[in-house]
Amino acid sequence: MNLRQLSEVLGVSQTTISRALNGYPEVSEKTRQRIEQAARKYNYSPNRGASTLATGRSMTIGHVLSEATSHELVNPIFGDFIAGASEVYKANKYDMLFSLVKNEEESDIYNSLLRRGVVDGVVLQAPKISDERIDILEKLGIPFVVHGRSSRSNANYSWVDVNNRSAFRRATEFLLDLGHRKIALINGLATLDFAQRRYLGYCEALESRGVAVNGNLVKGAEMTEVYGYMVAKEMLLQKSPPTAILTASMISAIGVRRAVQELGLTLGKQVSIVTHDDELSYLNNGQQIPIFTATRSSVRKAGRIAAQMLIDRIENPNAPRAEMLLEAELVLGASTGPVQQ
Amino acid sequence: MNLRQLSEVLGVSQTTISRALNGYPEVSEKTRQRIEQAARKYNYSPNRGASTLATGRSMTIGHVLSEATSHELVNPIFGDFIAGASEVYKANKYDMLFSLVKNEEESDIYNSLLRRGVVDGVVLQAPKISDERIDILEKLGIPFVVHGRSSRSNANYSWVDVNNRSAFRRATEFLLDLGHRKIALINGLATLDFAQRRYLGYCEALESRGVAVNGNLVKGAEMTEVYGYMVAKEMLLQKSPPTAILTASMISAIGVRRAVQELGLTLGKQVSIVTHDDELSYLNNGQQIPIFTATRSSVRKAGRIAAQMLIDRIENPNAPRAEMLLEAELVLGASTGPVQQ
DNA sequence: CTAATAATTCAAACCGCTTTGAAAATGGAG
DNA sequence: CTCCATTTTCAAAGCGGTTTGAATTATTAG
Repeated sequence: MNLRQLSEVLGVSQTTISRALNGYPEVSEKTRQRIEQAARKYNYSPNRGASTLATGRSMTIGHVLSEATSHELVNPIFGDFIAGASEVYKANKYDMLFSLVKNEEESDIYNSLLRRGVVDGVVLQAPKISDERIDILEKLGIPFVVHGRSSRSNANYSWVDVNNRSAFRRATEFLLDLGHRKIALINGLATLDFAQRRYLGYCEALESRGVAVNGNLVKGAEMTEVYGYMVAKEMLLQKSPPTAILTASMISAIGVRRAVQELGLTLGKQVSIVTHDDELSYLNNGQQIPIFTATRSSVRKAGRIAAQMLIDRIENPNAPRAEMLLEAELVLGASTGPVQQ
Repeated sequence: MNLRQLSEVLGVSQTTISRALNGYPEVSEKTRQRIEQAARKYNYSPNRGASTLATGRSMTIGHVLSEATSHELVNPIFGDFIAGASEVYKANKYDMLFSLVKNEEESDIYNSLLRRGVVDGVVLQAPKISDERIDILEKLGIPFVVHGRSSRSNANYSWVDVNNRSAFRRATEFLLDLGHRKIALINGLATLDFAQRRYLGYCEALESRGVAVNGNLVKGAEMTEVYGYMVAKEMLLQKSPPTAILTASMISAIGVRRAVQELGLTLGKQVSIVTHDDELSYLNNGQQIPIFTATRSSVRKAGRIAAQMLIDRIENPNAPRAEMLLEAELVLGASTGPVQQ
């Protein structure tokens, strides 16, 4: 059933139907009722291609996820972020388009999505400290929102981010308060902006207490279980091992835990762990007492906020850019304790 | 730059350009070269809405993920499955549309996607033992492929699935060979088809050795870390605890491991674990020696296969339906050992 | 009851591409 | 050189909506 057929059935012009369905005021309430009823009855919905063509709006938002060409890694927080965004899109009648690209194709994909009129806007994830994608999007003039920030970019973009720096400063201070002095940081990839901010927060806390940053205790790489395990094991076998470890995600924290236990050590005793917890739905951080002491911030919530920001931007292009800095909570769990003598 | 403008610049009709770019034979090679060059130069790509309208094909494939209304859970294997599918879509110039829906909205969404001409086909994930979605899709006449199967459906659909039954039969037999008799199964949600098949494989193995299935040692629920932990702990504290545990995913296996260690037991000694391993990119099962003995099958590969099947179906609607049963490997890891006296 | 105004409805243009059926250009044979 | 067959190119008709400007109908005022 298309618009013409429906108009014939109803004996009403296509214009009137379109207006009735899209909520324009030029249609009497009575007529609108009749039309909406008929649309339901005959199972009519406007064809997407046609309305995209007519309005110039695709009612679709693009999420581009890049994976390093060498190791095919899917960002573990991706699913939950997407889920949050998706809720908002649905409520606003947008669809979500997803592209997975190799790093080297990233610049093309935005251009292509925009040029073909496939999306009305784009969400950028996992920005690097200096990220050319932001400049590309800025230049293309496509509405976009960044999940995270890019420290070296001076473009004027909208973003949602967790206050990674203060979260990791607080976490580090917390460990210092417990008497720890050899605190390791097992971070995300060093090129990523959030990893850098966490590192800064970590350094700030240490320095404010006069503890020197030890390069042997700082590592950054992809946030996988195995990586967490390997790095932790290596560090714990050093001649002067850390008594506490900060981790960038629950996934790597689980790897760290494995290393700790394999060495016959106990969490919260010989080794304390504080992790960042994105509140992934399949990795709930325990019940009453969290497994890990953690800096916590829901990535799903971030997804919702990013989506809403982007929609606002699309529908109101002249509005000033928006920023949202989410503070992470520091929740106490079973993985930390005072340093052992 | 649109088609008309490009045709004016080139002094060639729009028809010729369209044909040249879409690889029709009615254009001389020389003209085609010239046109392709100009398209690149002027940064022209055909508008998606327009070509969708003209061809009736959206060149988009839908993935619908449903989450239980009560607990907002994102399937942890989702990301990697999608990543696999995405590779194939890209190679075939399809885009991927993603919808997250509440269970009760599931039937509507397919209807809506199809009616509006938003997608050309759909991939169905995590089918239940008896799944109305399959019947809905069948009735709608939209091309679709199922990741998994639905035992009670007699619809004639295409699918890719892991041989869950034989995988879990082999895993159980392996544990029996090691002398285990009290073998627990911590399964996925009992309504899901794959969980049922795994259960059947488990029962077959036990019964073939004359071991009775003990209802206290079989549980099914969402595959989260916490759930794995809780169930394992409860079972291990029973008066007659299991000496081996089969788990539905790495995520729950990690929870089980936590329970085992918290009780002061050792993996591969007092308790053995065999898990199913989807080869999630962020949860690699260790290096040289896998952490867990596992039935292994890449969900990313399944994504690739499902995507290719669907594209074949879309482009060749009369082709017979396709089926693909992937055999899981049984890989030996560090989490299993002979039963202790 | 008529004229002026407001509220509805309509016909037609347009969005940008694909594709058909016809026309023009090219090449080969006689 | 002409005629016919083959290539190549073209103009125009959709595809299914939205939106503009005009026409119609209903309402109110005088």
